[in-house]
Amino acid sequence: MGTTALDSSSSRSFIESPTTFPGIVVHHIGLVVHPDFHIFDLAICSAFELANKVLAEPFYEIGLLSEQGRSVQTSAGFSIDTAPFSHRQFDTLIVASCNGAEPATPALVQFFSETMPDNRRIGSVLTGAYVLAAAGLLDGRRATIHWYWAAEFKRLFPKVKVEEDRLFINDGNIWTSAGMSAGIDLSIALVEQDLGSNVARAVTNQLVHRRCVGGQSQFFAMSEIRAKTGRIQAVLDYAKANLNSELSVDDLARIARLSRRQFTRVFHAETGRSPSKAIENLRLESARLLLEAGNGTVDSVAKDAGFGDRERMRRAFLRTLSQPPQVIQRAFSSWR
DNA sequence: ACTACCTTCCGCCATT
DNA sequence: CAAATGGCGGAAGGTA
Repeated sequence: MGTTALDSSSSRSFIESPTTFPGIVVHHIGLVVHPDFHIFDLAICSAFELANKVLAEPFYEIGLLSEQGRSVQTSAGFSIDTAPFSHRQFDTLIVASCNGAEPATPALVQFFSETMPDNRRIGSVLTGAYVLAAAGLLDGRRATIHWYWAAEFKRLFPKVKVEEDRLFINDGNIWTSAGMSAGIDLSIALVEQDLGSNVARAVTNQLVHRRCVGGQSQFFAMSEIRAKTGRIQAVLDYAKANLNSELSVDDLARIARLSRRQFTRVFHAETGRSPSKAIENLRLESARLLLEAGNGTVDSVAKDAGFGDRERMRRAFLRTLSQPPQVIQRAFSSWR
């Protein structure tokens, strides 16, 4: 496979001379990066690369773009070659995120507001959403972003319907994703839209396999959240140790020795989400790990993770991950 | 799909 | 006075 994100010579060539192969139309994917962009975002290229492998055809071509079109420094310190913005048509443009503050430079914003009609799809990873929002592309649309930036994002862009508990959201031809690893889920969803669920599943299997070998959790870092004060941390610790019990807001408030009102207020301030959403995320994380480990049936996992019954767990999975539990179970059982 | 019921969230304001 | 806290109640959303 000659076309990877790191291969700048090929990304340059596809921009200058569109490629065609007999019988297929090549889909050009542009990953828009900026100085100090988060290097993990390069991983989303893998979904497209693996889709090509599954098809045994160069269905996607991937290129890195930037404002200067030169070498751009990554969050990891080293630099990587990119091509300059161009107004040729892309199938899909995706804005990378960066470490912290918003990456929305005037040139980037202008590029997106001008090229918007030319692209079939536009996406963002994490804080890349700032660029789309600043270009007005998200006005009136549903979008997601990591909870850490959600409050500021909502204040800056009140017209955007932010749903912060989703891994990724698709509204029309705009796709936003909530975290770095959620960018991978996003890219798999894009592949699924183009090539169907069979190809997407094959891609997922390979990605998941690699990630497990690398020892990374592919999940939401809810279980890693540290509250700022002891009493909220105590609640998180208690919840993690007692996921299979009720855990109503009143229960949790009692553990924190606060009134229900003050508890929800402080909890939200320290963790960025409401108590019931946080509990749901912990349960999802736990359920997903159990399913991945092949540790029981969907029924028993639902019980162990505290969902009560499998129907409730299924709804929670669909709400937050856009996938039913069975998909995860199947994806992992195929190579176990 | 519809409904009746329940829980949670959160702005507002009073109290400590 | 400022900051933390608690109660109320409507809206939203989840459950059965």
